[in-house]
Amino acid sequence: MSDKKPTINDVAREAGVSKRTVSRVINGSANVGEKTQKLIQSVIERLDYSPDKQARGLASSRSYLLGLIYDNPDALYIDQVQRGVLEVCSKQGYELVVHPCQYSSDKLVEDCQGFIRRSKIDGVIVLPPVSESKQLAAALRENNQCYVRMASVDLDDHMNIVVSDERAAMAEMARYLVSMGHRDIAFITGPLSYYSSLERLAGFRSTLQQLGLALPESQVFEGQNSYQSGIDAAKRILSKTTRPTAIFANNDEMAAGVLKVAHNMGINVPEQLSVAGFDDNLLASRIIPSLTTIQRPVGAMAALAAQKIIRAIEKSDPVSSESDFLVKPHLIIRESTAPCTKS
Amino acid sequence: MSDKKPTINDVAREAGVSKRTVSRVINGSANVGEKTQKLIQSVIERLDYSPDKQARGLASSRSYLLGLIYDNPDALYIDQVQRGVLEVCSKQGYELVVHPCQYSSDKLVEDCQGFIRRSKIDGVIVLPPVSESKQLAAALRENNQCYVRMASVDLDDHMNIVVSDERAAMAEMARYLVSMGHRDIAFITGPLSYYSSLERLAGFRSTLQQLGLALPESQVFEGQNSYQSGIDAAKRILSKTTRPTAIFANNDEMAAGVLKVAHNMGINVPEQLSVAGFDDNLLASRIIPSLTTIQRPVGAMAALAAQKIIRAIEKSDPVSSESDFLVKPHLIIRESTAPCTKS
DNA sequence: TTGTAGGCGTTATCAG
DNA sequence: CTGATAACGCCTACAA
Repeated sequence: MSDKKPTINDVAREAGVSKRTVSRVINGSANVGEKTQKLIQSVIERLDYSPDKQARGLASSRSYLLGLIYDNPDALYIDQVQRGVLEVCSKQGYELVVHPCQYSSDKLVEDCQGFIRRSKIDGVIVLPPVSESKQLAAALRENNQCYVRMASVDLDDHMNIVVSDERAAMAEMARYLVSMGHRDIAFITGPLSYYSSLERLAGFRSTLQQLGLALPESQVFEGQNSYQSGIDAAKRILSKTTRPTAIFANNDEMAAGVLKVAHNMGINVPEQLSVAGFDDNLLASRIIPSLTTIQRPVGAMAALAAQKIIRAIEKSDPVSSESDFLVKPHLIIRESTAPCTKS
Repeated sequence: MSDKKPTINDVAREAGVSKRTVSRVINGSANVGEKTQKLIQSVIERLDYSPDKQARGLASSRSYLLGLIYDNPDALYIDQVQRGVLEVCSKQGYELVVHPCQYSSDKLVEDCQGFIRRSKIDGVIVLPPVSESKQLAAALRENNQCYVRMASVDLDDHMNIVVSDERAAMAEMARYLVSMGHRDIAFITGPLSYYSSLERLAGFRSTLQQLGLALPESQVFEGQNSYQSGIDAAKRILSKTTRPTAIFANNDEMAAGVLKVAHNMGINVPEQLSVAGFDDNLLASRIIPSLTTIQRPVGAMAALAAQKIIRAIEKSDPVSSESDFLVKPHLIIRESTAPCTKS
């Protein structure tokens, strides 16, 4: 093919101008004559020139690298995020560097900072639950690093966050279950140290109250968002003398655990018990019966986050409008829920 | 904290030597006096100095970036790979850049080359099915780029590949099903244009033959590795007048489809029909009944691939021993298979 | 509107 | 064994 990658010098020589002028064209500076502009543009095309990111970065102290920080067991979620981010960032000349980490580690902040520093990452997108860390956010801000958090609660400047309105989604879930006639509903939460868990619970409970119903504490069970914890909670719930007619679980993994326990106990879903989850992960549509759940527009959220971060990095429009930080999840009704048949 | 990141100059000045000598120490060159060595080492520690990757890259034309190229719908697989790779590469100072692509696109090669070129990726790990592309491999080799393919068939120099012995795994699967008394087994393959599909089929069939049994063409159905294609195949298989007593599906997604169809037709698994899959993805353990399947040591494979690639990049030991390119998957027995009850 | 010169932090060449 | 000095490819004051 070619001998070597062409440099800015090759372009300059070929076009009969100086590096500086070529540089101006590359970076879209206004102060270039129409003709020279066109000329250089054509030479660039002909030589198939593209600026060297490393050299560029060394000079301007940027890397054209975006980081993705997460500690999330849901691989499907991560995958959707990665694709969403890449869709936006690769077009803009950025690459995506992944960085799984440990949310509960006391070296979290240090670890993430190291990651950013070592590779001069231009900006990071932080996924839940890491995105809920106050310490990390504070450190990022303090060190003047660009970041966008993806979260379920509005806990930062709208410039630095993209949130899915899970309160609203849970309101929808509550209305749906009630409309199916369910009055006696058990709720398996995620870890109560997560904002997302509290938010979902609050959204559900307040809607129930609006409908003149209640979600007593005795019907709330804390889970850990894991399959096993779903099983544990389900056992406790279903072994009570009066069973609820419906169970909501904070994620699909736990809902799958509920289904398993119900199956083992010979309880038919959805005839005798309705079950709903949250996430719409791979499981949800494959499991039998398929799961009624909440789907978040994960890819869209990620793409939005990528846009915000690039905007921030390039400071072209530091003020992002308020309108583009909130996305709406929605209810997906499948086979695991049905009208309440209890007298 | 600090004012700015210390540079090699700071270290040199502080230690009273020249940049060059510091550079030697950093890169572990032998030609440095014992004392100067120690001295510089200590200064580096004290200043918490670490070399700037961009500058380093610019000078040595390396980026300390590893690429991950894939077009695989199984997010769990991707996630395991990423973690496996990172475990190795982050310790060695490399970061991981992800690059999903389209295997069937006619611009695949171009796209991947562009990715590598644009960011001066030092080496790439290619996942199936992209890893099966002859064109891509040829282009990579021709352009002298470091790469390691992860695959199920030994189709490259052992330096450039890590393969999981799926033929052996399928032999195990065949022996297991036969040992359970199954003689009439249906086989849903993956796309027959994939080596992996052919390999699994061949491993299964040849073992059956060794056991004096056969897998007639009439029992082989081509699927697309998707849930829907599993459903389609299962419908064809289960609507025949004489049903097989067991069905193997080329992956768990399709096996889930089989389970779904069986459920809808009122066929009990595993009492009336045994079902097995391949992958051990998230579904396998969650679905009811949980799935007998094959688990590959994906993380280990990925880690191995990372090691090989770094070794190749740093050319410290260009010849990797033959022994470390093969990994062994193994059978996981769960609830979806049982002894054959047919007369 | 365009060009000159110096710098970003390393590595590499070649003397001493 | 060590040290000036020139790349590496691009950006950016500062001039012209």
